[in-house]
Amino acid sequence: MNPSDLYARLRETVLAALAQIVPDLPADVAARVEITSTRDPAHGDMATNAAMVSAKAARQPPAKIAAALVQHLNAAPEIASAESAGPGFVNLRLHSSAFRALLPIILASGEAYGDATTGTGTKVNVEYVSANPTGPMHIGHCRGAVVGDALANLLGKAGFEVTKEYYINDAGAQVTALAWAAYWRYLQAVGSPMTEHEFAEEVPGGLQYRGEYLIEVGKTLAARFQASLATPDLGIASPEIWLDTVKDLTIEAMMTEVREDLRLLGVQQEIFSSERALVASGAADAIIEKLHADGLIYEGVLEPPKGKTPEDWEPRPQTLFRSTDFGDDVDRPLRKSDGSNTYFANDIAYHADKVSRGYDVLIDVLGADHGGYVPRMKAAVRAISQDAVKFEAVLCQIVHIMRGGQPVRMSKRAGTYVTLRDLLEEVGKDAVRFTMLTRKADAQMEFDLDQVLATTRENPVFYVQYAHARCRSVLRAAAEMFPGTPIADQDLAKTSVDTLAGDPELTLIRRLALWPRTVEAAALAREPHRIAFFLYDLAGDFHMLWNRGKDDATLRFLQPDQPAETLARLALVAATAVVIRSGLAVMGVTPVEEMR
RNA sequence: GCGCCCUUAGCUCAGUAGGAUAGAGCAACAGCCUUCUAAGCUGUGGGUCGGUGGUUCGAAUCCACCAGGGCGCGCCA
Repeated sequence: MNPSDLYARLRETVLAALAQIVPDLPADVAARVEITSTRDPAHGDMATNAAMVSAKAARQPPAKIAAALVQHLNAAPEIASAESAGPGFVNLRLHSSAFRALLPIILASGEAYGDATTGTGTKVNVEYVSANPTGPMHIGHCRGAVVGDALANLLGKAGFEVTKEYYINDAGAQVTALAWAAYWRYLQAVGSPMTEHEFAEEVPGGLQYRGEYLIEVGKTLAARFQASLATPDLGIASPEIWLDTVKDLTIEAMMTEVREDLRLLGVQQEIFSSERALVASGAADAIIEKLHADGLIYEGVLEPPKGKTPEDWEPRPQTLFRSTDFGDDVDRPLRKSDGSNTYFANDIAYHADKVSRGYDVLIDVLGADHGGYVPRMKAAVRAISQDAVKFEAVLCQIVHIMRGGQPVRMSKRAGTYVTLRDLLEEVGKDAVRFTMLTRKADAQMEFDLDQVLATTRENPVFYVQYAHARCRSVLRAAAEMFPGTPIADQDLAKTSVDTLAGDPELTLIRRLALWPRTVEAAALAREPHRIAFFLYDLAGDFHMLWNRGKDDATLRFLQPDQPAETLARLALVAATAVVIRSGLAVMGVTPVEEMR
C-alpha cells in the first residue's frame, strides 16, 4: 500500500471494516474491492463496491452488508459521511481536510509523489526502437522510441527495476544490401567510371539503398582505404576483399547517427545488443541445440499458408520449433534452406540472453506489422525459461504526418521521407514526445504538424506546459510580493492549508490525489498515454481555477494583504506544478518555466 | 482461409483491472479582457458506444457470432 495514495489508504479502511462484517472473506473477493472516484458529486467523493462483490461469499444481500459498512465507516476519522446507495454502493464523503492533507505530502515528496511499489522486486527489460541500422531514423521509428522510453520510465516510477535496451539488427540480408550501397558511394568517391545503373546490375538483389546519407560513408571509406577496396580499374572487387570492412564501418556510421537521433529525442538506453555479435558468438546454434535436447525441435514440412499461397511454394523439410506446444498457431522454422539461421532463431538466442540476465518480464515495443511475430516469441520465451519469464509486446500503429490537412507523402526511394531529425528540428523534442503519447499505442495516429505547434487548448503539449508556466509565474510573482518569505516547495509543505475549501480548489486537489493510482494503473496496463491525458485534465482544472480570479479578484492566488491565505494557495499551486513535473518526467518532456 | 488490432458526438479521441445519468477538444451557437499572461475561461446544443445474442445485481468494457477498417501469414528483419 502506498501511504501517499489517498485511495489506497481508504481501501485499507474499507477492507478492515469489511473483515469485521464478513470474517471469512476469501482473498480473491477482497482483491476485487475497489475505491473509485465518483462521477457525480451527489455520490460523495469516493465509492466502493465492497458490499456488492462480497455479497455472494457472505451469503447476505448487498444492501445488508452496505448498511453494516456504513456504520463502521462512519466511525473512521477521515470519513465525514458514509451512505449506501443504488444497488449496494457505499458512497464516502471525506472531510475536505483529508484531501488538503495531501498537499504537504506532495510538496515534501516532490516529483517522487506518485511513485508506487507495484513493481518492487520485479525486473523488467524494455526493448525498443531496434531499427535496422540502414539509415537515419524516420517517423515510423519515432513512435516506438517515445512509447518505449515513456513506458520504461513509467514502470520505473511504479517500482519496477527497469532496463532500457536497443537491439541492433545488424545481421542478415538488409545490412549486406546496405554495405553494397555504401560500396557504391565509395566507388564514386574514388572516381570509379561505373554508372549507377551498371553498378546496380552487379548487386545481388539490386541496389536497395540510394539515399544520399551514404555519400559521407563512401568518402570516409575512400579517405581511409584509398582505392584498395576496388579493382585496379576502379570496378567492383571481390566481396571477400571489402564486404566485411565496408559493413563494419557503415554500420558503425549508421549507429552513430541513430544514437545521435536518440539523444536528440531524449532517449537514453543502457544496453545496445548487437545481433551480429550474437550470431558470431554461436549463441543461436547453442540455443537450437538446447531446444533440440529438450525435444522441441524437429525436421518437418509446413503446410502452405491458406488463401495466399506464394507462386514458388514447394513443400520443403525444415528445422522447426514446436511453438504450437506453447500456444502458437504453427511451428516455426529456425533454419533457412541454405542452412543459415532465420531471424527468429537469432531472436530466440537474444531473448534467451535476456532471460539469462535475470529479468522477470521482457517487453518488446514493436511496429504493428510485427504483430504476427508475437505469439512465436511468446512461445519461445516460455520454452527457454520454463514459463518463469513473461514476454509481452506493445504494438505501435503507424503514424501519418499531416500538414495543412494533407498527408505528407513519404518516399524512401526518392529520399524525401521525413527523418526524425527533420521532425525534431521543426517542432522540438518535447512536442514530438508529448504528441506521440496522446494516443493509445495500438491506435493509428495522425501527427498534425500545424496542431503540434499551435498555441491553443487544441494542442495538449502547449496546454499542459502553459499550466506549469503559470504555476511558476505565480510563484515568481509571489517572491516579489512577499520578499523575505521563503516559498520553496519545502517551505510551503509546512504552511497551513486549512483555508483551501472552495470547490475549484478541492476539485484540483482531488485530481492531484488521483496521480498515484493513475501511475499504477497505467504501468499495469503498459499504457503511458494515460499520463498525457491525466496531465491534460489536470491542466484543465488548474486553468479553471486560475480564471476564477478574473471574475472575482479575491479569488486570485496572490492577495497582498492576506499572507496566510496566499501561502495556502501557493502550496496548492506549487503542488500542482510538482505533479505536472512528475508526469512530464515520465513522458520525458522538459517542463517550461515561462511561455514566450 | 486463419490470427492479431481497431469501430464511442459532425470531426479527432478518452473512458481509470464490469459500476450509478458514457466524457474532453475541435467545429456550431451565446457570453467574459482597466488582469497573478484572454496563448485563456464559462455556458448551450449534439450519442440506439458498428450489429445481434449471452454471462452478471449491473456491460462501451467480458464471451460467441456477424458487418466494416488496418496489419500479418516458409528461406524479410
